[in-house]
Amino acid sequence: MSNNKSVSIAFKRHDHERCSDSALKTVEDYCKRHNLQLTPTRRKVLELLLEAHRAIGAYSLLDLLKEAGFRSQPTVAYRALDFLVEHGFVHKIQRLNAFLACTHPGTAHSPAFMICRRCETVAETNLEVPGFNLSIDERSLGFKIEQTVIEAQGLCHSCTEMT
Amino acid sequence: MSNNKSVSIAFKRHDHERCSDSALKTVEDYCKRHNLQLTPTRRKVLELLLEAHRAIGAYSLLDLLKEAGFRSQPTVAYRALDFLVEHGFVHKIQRLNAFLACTHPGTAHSPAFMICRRCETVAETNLEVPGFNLSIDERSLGFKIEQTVIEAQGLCHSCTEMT
DNA sequence: AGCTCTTATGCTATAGTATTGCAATAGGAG
DNA sequence: CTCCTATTGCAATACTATAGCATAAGAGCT
Repeated sequence: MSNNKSVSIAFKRHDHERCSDSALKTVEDYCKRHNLQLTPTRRKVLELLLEAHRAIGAYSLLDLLKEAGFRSQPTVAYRALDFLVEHGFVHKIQRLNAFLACTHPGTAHSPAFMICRRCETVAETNLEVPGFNLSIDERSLGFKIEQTVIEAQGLCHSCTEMT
Repeated sequence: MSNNKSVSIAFKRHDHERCSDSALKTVEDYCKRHNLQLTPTRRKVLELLLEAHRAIGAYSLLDLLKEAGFRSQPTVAYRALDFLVEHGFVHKIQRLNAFLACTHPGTAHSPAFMICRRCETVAETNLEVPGFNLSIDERSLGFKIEQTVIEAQGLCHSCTEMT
């Protein structure tokens, strides 16, 4: 309340503009170091997701791109998102068919998400043990885990209070 | 190989017809006890999923329903699936936008899935602790978990061997 | 049985999400 | 400066899911 740049997001209050800038810089550096092309469209999509600071569907994103003067065919958004997701700068939230900028890009991690069913806010968290409890089954059945999708749906603190 | 009713499925060999029959019976009993209507369409959808013993998309299911003489509008399949999913007889695999008959219906459980990216076989497994590791974050942030989606993607044993 | 409330179905249309294929272009390596 | 690869433009289409409203069937009650 005391600071208009500070918004209640992902269940925690923080300086949004700052975290957004920092994430963008991190991604830029990462791309330079790994010879990845952070092209204008890709960069813009990432910026839009960072600014929104919530999960956005591909077609909403497309509208935002259009407003910003970019082409607005679905492929434009999906191709940018493919790139960003592939390199871990953005995560796809399966439950919402939507995309969320990673809160700590460039770091290897296996994220888990908490999704409020009322306000649709999504918080990214991390499991200490990548591959979690499945390791037992994995071994016994010879299944090699490459990627995990972990999404918890429920009610965030604010929405719980609103009864 | 020694038994034509035994197929390699869900990474394990087992008598498929038998497990399918048993699951169907369990669901029938459960519905009777809980006054749920296992109508012809719902029953058929469940049977189809049990027989297939793999995750099937709604529209493929619709084709199968059509072949069996049922109506083939999307709503037919989706409504049956809604019912089956709501009562835990079928699970939705988000990653594949597909549906899988539960291997132990009628039992309260929070399932996790292993999905082979090559053959698309899906195995259901269970976590000992419902709500898994998120409990820490849940408490600290006041997030109340109601449901979790846990899907691991990777390579099953057979597909690993095929290089 | 007859009534009525609730649940399920039939039907049509439409909304929402994502991919394919091919031609054109730009950026990087040698 | 040329070749090669990655990216973009563009059009079409495939795939997934829901809305809305009318009709019919089932469950419980009298």
